[in-house]
Amino acid sequence: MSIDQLLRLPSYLMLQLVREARRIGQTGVRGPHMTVLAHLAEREAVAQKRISDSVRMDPSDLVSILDDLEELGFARRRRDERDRRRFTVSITDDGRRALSESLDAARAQDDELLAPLTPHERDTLTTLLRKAYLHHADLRVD
Amino acid sequence: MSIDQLLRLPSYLMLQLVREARRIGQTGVRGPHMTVLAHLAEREAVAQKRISDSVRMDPSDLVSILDDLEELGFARRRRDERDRRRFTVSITDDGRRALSESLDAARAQDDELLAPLTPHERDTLTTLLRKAYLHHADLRVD
DNA sequence: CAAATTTCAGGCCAACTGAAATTT
DNA sequence: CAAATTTCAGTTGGCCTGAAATTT
Repeated sequence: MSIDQLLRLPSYLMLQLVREARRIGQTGVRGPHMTVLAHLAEREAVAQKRISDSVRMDPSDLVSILDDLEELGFARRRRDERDRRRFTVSITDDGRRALSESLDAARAQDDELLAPLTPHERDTLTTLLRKAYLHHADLRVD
Repeated sequence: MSIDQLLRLPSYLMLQLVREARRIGQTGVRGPHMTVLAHLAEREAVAQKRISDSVRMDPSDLVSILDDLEELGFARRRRDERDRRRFTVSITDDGRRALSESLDAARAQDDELLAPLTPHERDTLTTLLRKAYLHHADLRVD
């Protein structure tokens, strides 16, 4: 009964559910883009290094994501004149709108994904996931 | 507080935790390989199509995974003589050992990932994940 | 003949490494 | 000079499409 052992592994179950979620819905703005937008939405003129640290993304990968967001008009890069090694990134109004729509889409997607759970179970699940996640996230700058 | 909205999305939290898990440990036999082995461990001489259906993997991707498993001596392909379109796949003794080690490693990895949760919370989380996953999995052959 | 099974060629995206260019 | 920041080039693995080859 090895399959049953797989189904006792939280990481296996989470991976499968994430795959399921991907199938359910294609959010307009995809994963990392939405994450970056959400972080931009809370800060003014952030350095890229700061972003890649908080969202735990490789700085080199952030480059192309910001290229995308700029091309879509969702973010803006400006050279930091106090330290010219840096660019500071800001979200635009269009970016805020796109983020808000993405979040709506993601919530709808999660409703479908977790349809088999009662609202109370869903809350419990979210709380536990959040607790586990925050423990690891809090070990870094955020 | 857009980040807070992200942290209320189960799928977002699961994705981040899965990424965290990947960082924690490099299991000897990786993701899909372990999944396939687990399915092989429960059946004799399975057709590839059957495997790719149950583990929800593209048949074309299964090819290279089985190539790997054969090269490692963990699985064997034989032409099905009753229907020569098919190959039947079987797990080897070495494959069973590798699977068992992988499961151990995965459990250790999950212990670390979910260290911030109490044993009871961990059980609750697993049960809820399992319930959500099975609902989607049961919609197909398994 | 059409349908099923396996395979191959090629695409995209996410994650990573290593190194360049610029500035402090 | 060394270190920090951004960028570029290239690799890998997971997921997908489309089409080939073989067999039913």
